[in-house]
Amino acid sequence: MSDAGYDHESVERRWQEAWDEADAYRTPDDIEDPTYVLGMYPYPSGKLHMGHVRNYTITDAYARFRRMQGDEVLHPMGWDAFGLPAENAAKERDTNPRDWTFDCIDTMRDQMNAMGFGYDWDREIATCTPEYYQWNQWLFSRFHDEGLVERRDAEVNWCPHCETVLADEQVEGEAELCWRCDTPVEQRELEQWFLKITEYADELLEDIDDLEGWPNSVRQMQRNWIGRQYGTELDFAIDGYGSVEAFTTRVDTIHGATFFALAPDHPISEAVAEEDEDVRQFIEHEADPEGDEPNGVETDLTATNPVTGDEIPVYVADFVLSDVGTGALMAVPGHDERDHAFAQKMDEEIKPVIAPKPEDWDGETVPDAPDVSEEAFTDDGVLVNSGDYSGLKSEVARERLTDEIDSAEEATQYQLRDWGISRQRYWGTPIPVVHCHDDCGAVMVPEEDLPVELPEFINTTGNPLDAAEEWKRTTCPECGGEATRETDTMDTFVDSSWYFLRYVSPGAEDVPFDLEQANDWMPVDQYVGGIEHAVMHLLYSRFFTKVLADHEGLEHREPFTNLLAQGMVQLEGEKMSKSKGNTVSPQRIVEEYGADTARLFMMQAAQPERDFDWSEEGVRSTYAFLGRLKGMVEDYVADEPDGENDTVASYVDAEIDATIAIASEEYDDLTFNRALRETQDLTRTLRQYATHADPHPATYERGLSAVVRLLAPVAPHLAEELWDDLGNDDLVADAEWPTAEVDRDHVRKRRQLVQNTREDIRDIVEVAGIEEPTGIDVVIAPEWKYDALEIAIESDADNLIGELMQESHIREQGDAAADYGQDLQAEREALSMTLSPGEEHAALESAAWLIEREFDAPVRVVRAADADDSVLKNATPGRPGIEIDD
RNA sequence: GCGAGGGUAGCCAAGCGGCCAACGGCGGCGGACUCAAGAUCCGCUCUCGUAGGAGUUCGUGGGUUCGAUUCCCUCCCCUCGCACCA
Repeated sequence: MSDAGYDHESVERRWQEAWDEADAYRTPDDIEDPTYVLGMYPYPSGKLHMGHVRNYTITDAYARFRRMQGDEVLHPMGWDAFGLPAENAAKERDTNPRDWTFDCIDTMRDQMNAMGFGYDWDREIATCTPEYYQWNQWLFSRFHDEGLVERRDAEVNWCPHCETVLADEQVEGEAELCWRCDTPVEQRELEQWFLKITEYADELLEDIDDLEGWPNSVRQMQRNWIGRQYGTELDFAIDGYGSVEAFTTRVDTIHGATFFALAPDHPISEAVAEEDEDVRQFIEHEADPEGDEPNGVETDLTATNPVTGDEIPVYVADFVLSDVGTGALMAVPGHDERDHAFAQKMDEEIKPVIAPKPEDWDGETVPDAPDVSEEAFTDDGVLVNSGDYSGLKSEVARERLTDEIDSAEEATQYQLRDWGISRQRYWGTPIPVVHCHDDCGAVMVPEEDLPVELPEFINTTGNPLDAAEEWKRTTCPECGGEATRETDTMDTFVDSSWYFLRYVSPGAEDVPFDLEQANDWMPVDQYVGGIEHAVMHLLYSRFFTKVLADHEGLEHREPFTNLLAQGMVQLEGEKMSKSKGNTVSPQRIVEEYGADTARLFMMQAAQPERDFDWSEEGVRSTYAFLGRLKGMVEDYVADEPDGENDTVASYVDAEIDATIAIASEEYDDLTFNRALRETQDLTRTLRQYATHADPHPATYERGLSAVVRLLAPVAPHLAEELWDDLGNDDLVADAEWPTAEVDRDHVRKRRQLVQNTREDIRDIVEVAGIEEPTGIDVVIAPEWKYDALEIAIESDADNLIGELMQESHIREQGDAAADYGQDLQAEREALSMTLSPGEEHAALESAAWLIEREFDAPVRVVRAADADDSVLKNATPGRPGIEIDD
């Protein structure tokens, strides 16, 4: 057989047409609760890349598996169709974002079909259509009604290259670069629309615990992102400025607060700068919040420590951030590393007020103060130098101090900020607001006037919406006077925060999604996508789902039950990327080897969540495998064998069961690589069988039929072809998953026995230097040894031998029983039950052909009763005796 | 620095208390088939060994256990995420 493979092109075309004709992947609206399998919808950039292919092969394989298992399945696809690249592309090509986007969508849809992905295209959505984005606007206005929308001045991340605002999450790394174009991000003050995700911070955080179907890494990333911290807010008085609120998680260290620090843009800092030249100089020129070095300048002010009454110096310092806590902090250099570094630099006092808790602490005695001159002690401990509070544990002191300081109260801080959704771009959902020229302010566009549709694209450097004069001019819905449309569009993450709900009822005209249907069909059972969305998309989707549950009657508070973050496809250990120029084009692979090969290679190469290396060699061997399988089926059909249902057939039959049992479990766990390995092993076994003997037709066909179906989720086209060859009238996509009634433990033991026996024979032949064996006897251990083993496992008597000898049929064995008893005693704790003598006999009998074939000598599997004592001596349960003649 | 996940034979990579010298793949070696090559199939691939044996291994050093690659601790290294976060 050659490695020429097969005519994949005609096979794939034929079955794609057949699926089309049969509407094989439609999910009718009237079903109860389908298994919802979803891959993160792509941005239509123009071409599928390997990452897409991997992502969507995973969902497709799983969806097909579930369908064959008898589930109803919802497996839709759509397009994350708004976004900046379309605008840039339109400018470059002198077209408009809409046409460019729809061209890309058409191309990618064709490519997906060429890959054989089984989507219900009747549910396709594209977020850039008014039919979709009107619901973004509707949701925005509903959020507004519920007080979850806010317009406020905000310092925003501004990318000068993209001319747009970026969310914090879109700013990458320490250098603060734009996630799309790697331009350094600047800060700008703009009026922005925000969604108040912080209102849901607690629930978003706490519910993470219940997301058991999510990877830990993603859960942890979300926890970090939300960043909840409990602490104390309290006032320090600064003369001339009244009281200033500071937040601290370590109020227990307050006696060690030796100075106070304000953010450069704190109102007091700004006021001081008016009069103090040094402070102004610092704020305007020296402050460098990004730098590693903590910088600051001392003011003439002092702050009063509310506990000690001490007057401590006030600094303006760049390591104090206005958006963390209150933008003002009490500095405790003895117990905070950053404060320590700053105090050393400014030569401020460093005072120990917490001592490590002594190991044998009595709970009262005040320990000695630690030396904090060189390094801060940052752990909790026991208070010292803290007046009445000395001798308390940190934890207790925090509670008492928060209680007893007049201005202090418990406070919770979050790292999570409200979600700024304003973008100064064209290709997005217009924010449905008009600005009244009179006094009505910013007014929501009434529901009946939605959607606010995008005007024609204008090619300009700024925001094209700002240049659309006619579109901008409108009337105020409240007073009827002149008004101007809001020109900001929404962050595209708004679109993706609920698209999974739209698939449920994509044609709904009066609602974003059919509530009843969504309540039945949601949540998504299996969601698959890249780890890059661990925070943003997945957090926003959870937020939307919770809001919809609170205000729109959705009966689910989490959108995705199980999440799989798929690994990268790499080339020689490096991530494939256009900029590195190390991409492999899916299109080329499909042309050369076919979609099935590409899919099968990817799924068998690694577990879905792991990275793996693309290998042309691996692709070729996968292709060859499919070709060989096709040959096997064709040979079988062309010339049906008529072998006996003998022991060899029984071996093959047992292997078929074993493979089905294992592969089914692995498919269920999405560990396709293991399922496919088993399937390929079985294929090899079948081929060996056909080479070795004239196969028993029913057994052989059962094997082929199982292999074809086990492969169908991953290599669907060829599976259809072979299923058809085997004489089936239905589509394999609709076929029943093969079943087997064996448990994996039994399979494991059986395979182990055969494997060990074969290895032992090889060992003996090798070590004894037997050139040409003339006969091999495999002898099952006598029944009494199995009994003895069972007794040994169950017994907890000290003297096992004694216990065994109570059984007369064991005692009768004399020395042999004593010897075996010794062996059992020695391995007492490690014993486990083997197959029964009868099962061992059957297993070895059916595997005897493998040994005969290998050594070219007759093999007898002998029961103990028919064997010589000399061989029996070495035979134990799980380990037959072996006698080789030469 | 904090958090998460890792470190397994030449390489990739399973296993996560006992048939574990450790699945599988790649690479290498030998054999069958072939005129030959390729493909395919069968073995071998830590060391020693003339009947299935023995010895040394799973980042480092300890510990728990009858028994540890598997559990606990120390340290070292890698990858990812977060980070002047008060």
